[in-house]
Amino acid sequence: MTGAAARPYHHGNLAEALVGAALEMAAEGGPDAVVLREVARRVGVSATAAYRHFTGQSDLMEAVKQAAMERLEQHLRHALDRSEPAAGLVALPGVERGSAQERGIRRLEGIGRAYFDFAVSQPGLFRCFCIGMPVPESQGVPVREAAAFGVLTEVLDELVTTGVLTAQRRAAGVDIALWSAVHGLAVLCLDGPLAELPRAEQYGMLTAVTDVVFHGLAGARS
Amino acid sequence: MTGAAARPYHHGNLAEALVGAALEMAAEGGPDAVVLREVARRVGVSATAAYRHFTGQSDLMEAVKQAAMERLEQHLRHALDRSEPAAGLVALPGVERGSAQERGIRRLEGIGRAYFDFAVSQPGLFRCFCIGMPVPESQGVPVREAAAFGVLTEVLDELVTTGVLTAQRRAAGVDIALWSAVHGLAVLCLDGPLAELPRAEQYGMLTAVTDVVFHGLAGARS
DNA sequence: TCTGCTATGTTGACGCCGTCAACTTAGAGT
DNA sequence: ACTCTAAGTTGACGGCGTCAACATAGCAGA
Repeated sequence: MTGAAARPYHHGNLAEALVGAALEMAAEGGPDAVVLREVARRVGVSATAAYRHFTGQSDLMEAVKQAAMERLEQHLRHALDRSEPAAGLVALPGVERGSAQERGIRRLEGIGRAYFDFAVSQPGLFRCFCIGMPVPESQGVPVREAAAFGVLTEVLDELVTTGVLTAQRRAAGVDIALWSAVHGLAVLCLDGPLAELPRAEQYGMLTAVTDVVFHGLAGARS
Repeated sequence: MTGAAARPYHHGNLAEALVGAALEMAAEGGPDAVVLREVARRVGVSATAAYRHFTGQSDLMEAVKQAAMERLEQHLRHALDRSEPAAGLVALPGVERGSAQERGIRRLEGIGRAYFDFAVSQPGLFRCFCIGMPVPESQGVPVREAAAFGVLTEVLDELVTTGVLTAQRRAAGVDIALWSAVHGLAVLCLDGPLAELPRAEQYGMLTAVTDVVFHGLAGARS
């Protein structure tokens, strides 16, 4: 191995191609649709070829999960860049309009909305890193460092810098509260009691939820 | 059929036995562990016998989901009955100790905790009604009427009666905000970034989350 | 340049899965 | 007693994940 992983022996980055096809299938039909044999078929390769790059289908699935997570992160970062979402949002107590503080809060809200967007527009991918019995051999990668979580962390740290959030509260699980609420709503809207609600009303629920959480964020002592 | 579904022809309520075995397997290994052939094997019956009672494995799965949901409801109701959980909880603004109002809020908190309890103590069952690509033929039963949701509804209505919550806010999606937050946390703790956290710290997160939501509940206008 | 090694990919087989069609059996109703 | 049908069985099909054995291609050292 001379270090050139770009175009190996026969196919040309089979591993990447497999993950690509698998990702496509996951997007179409969720994690259960990632069928090793079919993935190989799409790439134009025999089923067992995959075993040269992955230990098995669960290993391939792990790579898909990872890739889906990266897509999510991209989506969040992109949303963050073209931030400053339109008005019509909740007015927050003690935060003056147009301030850096308000901007930070808007960014936080934007990230929540983007997370939700991803879930409803890419349900197949969303379901990939959502639930699933713990795979014994996947212990190596603690998902705690999940990339998408990093985005949330950054925005929250920003809020601490601009003084919207006390460092104390920041450390007390605000991130988790936020993520929990938005993630939970997403799940409820995909397969739960809210699945059959029209899209617009689902987004209404989203603002209701973030409304509650934001006010709780500002108001809760502890 | 004279109306006695109690002990039919050969086996004696095969359908029930199948769901029972399937539920057991789901509890052990999550929804993916519900393998029709194995279920039949455990009940001591040929695989295709199941087809006299269910249209297929997805239909059986639906029944398992339903049963798991009922377990959850039982769990919640039981927790509600022996309510009044110990103190040490968040003090709420404008609610005097020992009042009916406080009791109602404690019940609400208890229900959230019970929901979380169920998720972490029965992860296999929890995952059953959690996520999964929508099954086309399952349209008949809108999950909106999910039994477990009813329990939450009751407690919230109670809060409106005792005046803790305005009817207006009640209608604005409080239920969803609550369920979202607790459900989201549960998912995060089962497979997400919090999966490897010690149990005690996970419960700490739970109080952090309910803390935020409860204060948001009290404080949010709209 | 030739030789051979190893990474890469293929073939064929195994056992398990969900499902179907065809057959058998056992109770209920006349 | 006869029949009819619900309930359960057998055997088969194709698809799945995976394994062992085989084939090949490109690089390394002679």
